[in-house]
Amino acid sequence: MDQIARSSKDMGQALRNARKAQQMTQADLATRSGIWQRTISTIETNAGGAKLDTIFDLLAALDMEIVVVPRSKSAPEDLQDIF
Amino acid sequence: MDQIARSSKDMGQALRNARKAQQMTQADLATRSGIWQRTISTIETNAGGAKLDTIFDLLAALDMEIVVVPRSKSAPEDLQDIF
DNA sequence: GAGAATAATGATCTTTGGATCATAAATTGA
DNA sequence: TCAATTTATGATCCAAAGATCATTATTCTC
Repeated sequence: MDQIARSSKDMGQALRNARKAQQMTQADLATRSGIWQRTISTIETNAGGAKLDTIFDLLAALDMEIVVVPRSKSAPEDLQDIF
Repeated sequence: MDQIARSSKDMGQALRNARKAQQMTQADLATRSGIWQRTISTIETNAGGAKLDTIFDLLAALDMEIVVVPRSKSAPEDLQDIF
């Protein structure tokens, strides 16, 4: 199940999914990434913006990376929001 | 050739590649995205950071999206930098 | 090589994200 | 249900990104 993202909201959701998949708490991720737990919460819940560098710090701690691709026909994973 | 990104630098390169593949100038992209040409230049050349929202504005204008995936074994496209 | 198109950059101001202190709220599990 | 864990959030300060004016430098193209 790939995590497609077209917005900061999608990205926050993808990060949360990845973190939970690895059974990490926000505090765990904070320790690993050097990013504050508060900031992680803000990003995951889309309660404010984020810097690109911060996102990459989190992705590195989660051992993830990003692929930039042409938009697929269907919407991101939260397509259900439309209905 | 997928554009893998593990850093802001990678992302800037990916954006530039996507823009050029669509034969757009920075000014064109600025008009389409609502982001200043100066900011686009800064991001593409990695001369300073970027906001996540700005990146998504640019991706939207380029009709691209992001996929968040586990890290592949080999490094991003600028692996040559290691040698 | 000249001229046009494109990209890079100087300076200032405003806005916002992250750091930092903390605690309150919500969720989970026994 | 109660305790423990986990997540969300209030307030302040600082650093940095984007907006905005622009001009200069670079890179194509003829």
